[in-house]
Amino acid sequence: MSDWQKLNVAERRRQSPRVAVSTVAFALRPPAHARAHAKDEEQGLWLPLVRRVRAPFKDAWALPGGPTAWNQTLTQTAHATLVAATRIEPSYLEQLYSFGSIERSADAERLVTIAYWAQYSARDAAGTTAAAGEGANVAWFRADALPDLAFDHGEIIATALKRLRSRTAYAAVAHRFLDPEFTLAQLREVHEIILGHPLDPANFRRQMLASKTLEETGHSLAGVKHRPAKTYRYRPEED
Amino acid sequence: MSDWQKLNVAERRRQSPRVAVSTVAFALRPPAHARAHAKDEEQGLWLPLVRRVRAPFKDAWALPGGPTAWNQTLTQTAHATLVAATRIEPSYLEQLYSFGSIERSADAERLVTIAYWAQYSARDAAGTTAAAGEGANVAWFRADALPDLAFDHGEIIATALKRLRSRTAYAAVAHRFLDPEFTLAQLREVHEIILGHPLDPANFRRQMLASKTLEETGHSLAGVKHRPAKTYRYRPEED
DNA sequence: GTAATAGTGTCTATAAGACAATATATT
DNA sequence: AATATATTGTCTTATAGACACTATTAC
Repeated sequence: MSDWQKLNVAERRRQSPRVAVSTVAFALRPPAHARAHAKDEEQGLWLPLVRRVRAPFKDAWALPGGPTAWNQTLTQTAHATLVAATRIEPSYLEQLYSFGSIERSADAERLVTIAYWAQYSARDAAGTTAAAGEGANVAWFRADALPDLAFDHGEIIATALKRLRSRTAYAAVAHRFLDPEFTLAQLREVHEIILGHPLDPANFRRQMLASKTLEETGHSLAGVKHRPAKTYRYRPEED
Repeated sequence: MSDWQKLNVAERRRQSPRVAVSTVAFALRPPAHARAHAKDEEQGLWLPLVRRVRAPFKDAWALPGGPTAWNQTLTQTAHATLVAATRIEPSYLEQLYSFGSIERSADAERLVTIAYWAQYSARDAAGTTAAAGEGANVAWFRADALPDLAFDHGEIIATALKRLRSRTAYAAVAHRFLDPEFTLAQLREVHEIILGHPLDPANFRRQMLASKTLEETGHSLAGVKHRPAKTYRYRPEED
């Protein structure tokens, strides 16, 4: 029995809720060492989940995360718990929303979750091996085929997907899923995966180049049985 | 000495931070009963602050808010603490961002603030009188002339202003500062106050009407020494 | 050459912004 | 009539989308 459960109702009402940080971390595919089936090679929106080993929600899947630490900012905690779970460094991390729904059960402890969302680039996930800390308890799932989720983590993932899609519409987001050098076809494919519908290659190219955030590398991607594509890198706007 | 201060460092590290909710509540002018000087009649972005009566930051001004309550959602807590401070019902309330900076002092208790932003309509603030709970400890300030602020509330207000401005650019926000019926000139003036620069009346009118969110009331606003303006009301989009 | 994708050109529809012109109330 | 703001008209420019067309590689 935890300290919490020893308290009576009046005492609980004065108690501060527990504060946890959780992260929805998107990648275009699972990291190399986590690809078990042919399916796992398919591009899509994938994210890592951790299997819970204790109540509540024992055996359900939850977002990587953990309690706030005394000496870390919320962002640092999100980063540290994500890396601890997956052993991969994300290319982007941003606060999403805070969730504080009241648990239905009177026995449940009040929990406030500060959710973050993150992106992994192809390179981030490439060179990794299954390392200490990542055992059978971490697995990667497609965002459109999720298992039973703990707490309100389904709602959190839905919010993260919405944010990812709306950001893609007006900010440079997609390049963070790719290597530093990429073709416009690759970038377009990322947009198509995120938005869920095909885009016109000609118009997409013009819009991206008009944003002035892409810079030619001078290289092209040979080895294909058609005209090779020039590669670009992302350059943040200056003016 | 509080319970918190009795704990040693190792115990504190395991302790969950305190969770508070704070709200940045914008209005076009202070409520009627709080207008002391001629200046207070000027339109602008005004917001209520509460003077702190105890340490830390004793005598500094802070956002209305309070600790999370056991049996309330975060949004309910934001609403209740805001109404308790100002005695006025806001026309809008939405979560803004969560702030969890580490306090510099080792003695300070860790605090996580979940910030909300709110809007008061002209009508909300009109009929009120100074009521119980609102004494000399609540005062209204222009967003561009704030006093010394407690905690990181300056940063929170800056974030809220940014959000208000960016929302105004792509969503229907301004009408919530007005009465249910308003002219396009009034709506334009609100946009000008929020954005900080003048707008072309002709183009503004066309853009608002093109959004299909405004509906003619059939009335007009007589009593001015020129052509009277038709009034409109806000109608959320349906399709 | 054929296949396949990269990349360019062009046309249309829509929206934003500048600014001239007209309408309608009060005084 | 004079004045002041409401409202409409028109022109220019920028951008999105549809889609035809040309370019360059492997085979």
